[in-house]
Amino acid sequence: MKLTEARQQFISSWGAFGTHWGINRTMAQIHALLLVSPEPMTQDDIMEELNISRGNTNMNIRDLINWGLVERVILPGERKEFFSAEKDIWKVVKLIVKERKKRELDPMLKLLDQLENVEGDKRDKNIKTFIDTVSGIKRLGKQADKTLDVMIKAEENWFVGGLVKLFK
Amino acid sequence: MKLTEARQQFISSWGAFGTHWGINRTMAQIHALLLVSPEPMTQDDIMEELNISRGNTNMNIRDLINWGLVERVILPGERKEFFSAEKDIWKVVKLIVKERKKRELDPMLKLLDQLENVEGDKRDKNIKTFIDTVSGIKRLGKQADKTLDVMIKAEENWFVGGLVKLFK
DNA sequence: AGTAACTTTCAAAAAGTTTTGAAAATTCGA
DNA sequence: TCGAATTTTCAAAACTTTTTGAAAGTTACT
Repeated sequence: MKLTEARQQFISSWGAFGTHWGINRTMAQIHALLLVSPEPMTQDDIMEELNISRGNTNMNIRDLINWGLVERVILPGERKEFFSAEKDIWKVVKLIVKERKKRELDPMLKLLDQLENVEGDKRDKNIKTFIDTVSGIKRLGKQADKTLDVMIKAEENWFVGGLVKLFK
Repeated sequence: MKLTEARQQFISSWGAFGTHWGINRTMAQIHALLLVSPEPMTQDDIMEELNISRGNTNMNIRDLINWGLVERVILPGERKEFFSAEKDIWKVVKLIVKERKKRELDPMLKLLDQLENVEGDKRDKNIKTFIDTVSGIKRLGKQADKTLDVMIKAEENWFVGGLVKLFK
């Protein structure tokens, strides 16, 4: 397979993949493009390569910067801004996990704490099922929360090397 | 907080939560409703409680059944079908992981295998960056794949007791 | 300060996804 | 076998999200 074709495949698949992971298609495609580009790119480079509008490009670059996945690079002697993506995939994964944890898991756990305090007689089947369900989710959620916190601080080795222990 | 209000909150939040996880709002709401209902429910019960149309209810129940999260229950002497959700949250998590791994991770790894074989001189910066990126993602993806396979077979204890140690 | 290069915003349009509801298909009891 | 009850399907409508592009805003060079 030729590089041009492979790059296109990668970008388009990464885009489709992204949509299943709370990252919109264009954002994921820009990210993919920057991941496989050795040099930083300008907005215009990106617009041209992906055939997307200026506004769209701008907004999605901004989102990528907010997620910490992309950074602005100022090249000496250049008027335009350049952008480049974090290339270390383990760091990328951790940034995504961190961001989604903050946006989704943390608020959910807060809500579950409140819902657990529903009033009523626990011998009522409806109350009991409700509390049991909420508590069960909360228990697992808290565990996931801790595990992810450890992960966010961990080195890649701990993920790749540590798994051996699991098979013992 | 009263049960009725708490149930509504739970259902609506679970629905919003679901949309971030590749599960559509209604599907997640039906799931939430069944999770907090001690008894199996009919389609009509669900339609009424969530104020959704017959077709929508039917399609989403079917999806939930395909994911393995809900099962059809035939009650003796009843003409209608009843539905009930898997209540063990650890099993629920494993079912979701299993399904998403099959739909998303597995195909992505297959694609990366192909893309790694791009032709060209590896001293070309573009080729090198492309291969390095793809290989890096593949490496981590394969690792995640293995870890998730272990998880899918594991008991809840493994997660609660063991996984954290992995990272320490 | 003026101006050209560049970046950001945002209302409207397009695209994508979900929901509806009525019609078709199926099931089951008499 | 018939027909009422129930489930399934799917085209069109409603809704949601993303994208566009032109205008407004900013920056930095002369």
